[in-house]
Amino acid sequence: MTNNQTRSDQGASGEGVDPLRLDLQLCFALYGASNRVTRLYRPLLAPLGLTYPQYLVMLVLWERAPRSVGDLGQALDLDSGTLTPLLKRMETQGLVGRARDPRDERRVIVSLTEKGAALRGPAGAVPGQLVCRLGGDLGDLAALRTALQALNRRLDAADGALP
Amino acid sequence: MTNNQTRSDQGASGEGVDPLRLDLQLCFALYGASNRVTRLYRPLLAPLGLTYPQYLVMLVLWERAPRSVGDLGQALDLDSGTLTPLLKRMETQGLVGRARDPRDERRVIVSLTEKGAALRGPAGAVPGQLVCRLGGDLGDLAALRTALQALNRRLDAADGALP
DNA sequence: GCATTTTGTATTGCACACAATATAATAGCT
DNA sequence: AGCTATTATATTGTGTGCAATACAAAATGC
Repeated sequence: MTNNQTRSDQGASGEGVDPLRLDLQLCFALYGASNRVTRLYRPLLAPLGLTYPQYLVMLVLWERAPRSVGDLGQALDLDSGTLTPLLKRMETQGLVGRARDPRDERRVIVSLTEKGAALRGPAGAVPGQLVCRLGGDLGDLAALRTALQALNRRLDAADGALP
Repeated sequence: MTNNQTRSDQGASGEGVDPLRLDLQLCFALYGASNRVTRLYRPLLAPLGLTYPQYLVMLVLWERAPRSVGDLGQALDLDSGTLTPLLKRMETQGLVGRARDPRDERRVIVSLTEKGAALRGPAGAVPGQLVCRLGGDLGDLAALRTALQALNRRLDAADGALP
C-alpha cells in the first residue's frame, strides 16, 4: 500500500483519463487482489487439506460430478498442464477418483469420492468466515463481482481476436 | 467462458444476496481475471523478454530506482522467496543490478542497468496495445480499479486481524 | 480398409508464490 | 565489551500456471 501515487492521480471519472497510469494501477490492483485473496483463504482451507485452486476444483465438482478433465478446465479456465498434477495430488489425498471413460478412452473422468463429497459440509462454513473477516458492505462485493465478470467477457473477446 | 451460471444468479443489487454464492462467483471472477490478464500480456511482453511479474517489477523500478528488495516487496506485496529468484533472472538478462548496501550489509539494493532503463521506451507502448485490444469504455476500467483498491484495503485489514 | 487429421490428456520445462527455515548483520541492553 | 533481539535477505520445499510437446484414440477422407 501507499505507493504508486506519483504525480497527480487523476480521478476515477471525467475525460482526462491517462490510459497508461490507469493500466498500471489496474494491473497492480488486480494482481494484488488475487494474491491477497489466496493468502486470506490459505489458513481457512488448511484444516480441510485444500489449497485455494484445489478448493475451486471442489466447488466445481460439488456443483456437478463426475466430469471430464477438459470440462473442468473449461469451467475453471485452466489447461491440462495445470489440472493434471493438481488432480493427482487430490487423488492421492482420496478426495477424487480419476478413470478413463470407457466410451471414449481419450477422456479422463474425475469423480468425487465419499471423502471428497463429505468435505462439502465443513467447507460450507468457509465463505461465511471469509465474508465475516472482510466485513463491510455485501453490495460492494456484488458490484465488484459484476464488474469483474464484465471484464472477463472483454478479456475473452480480446484473447481470440488478433493472434 | 460461459460457465458458473447455474441456478438463477440473483442480481447485482437488492437485499436477497446469498453470501455463499456471491463468494463463489467473486472467487471465480477474480481468479479468472488475474489469470486472463497475465495471459493477455504474455504475447505483448515476450518481445521485450519480460514475464508479467517481471514487467510489474520494472514498472516499480521505472518510477523510482534504486530500491532495496524489501522496498520492492512492499510495493508489489510479494515476499523475498518470490522476489529473489525473479530478480536473479532479471540480473542474468542484464536488466537490473543487485549489490549489498555498503551502509547496511543486510540490504540488497536493486538498480536499473542502462539496458533496463532503455526498455522503458518500448514498454510504454504495451498498455496502449492492451487497452486497444480490450476496447470498450475506459470509465468502466477506472471504476473497476477503484473497486479493487477498496477491496485490497479491506483484505489488508482482514489479514492482520485474527491470526 | 487404411492413411490423415482432429481431439483429449499427459508430460516436460520454466516461472512464479509462499511457508518455513537459515544466515548474517545491525541495534539495544547491561 | 558482550549478549540478546531484531531486521533483511537468501534458501528450500511444495504447489500452481502455462507453452510446447508427445501420445493415443476417434473421426474423416480416399
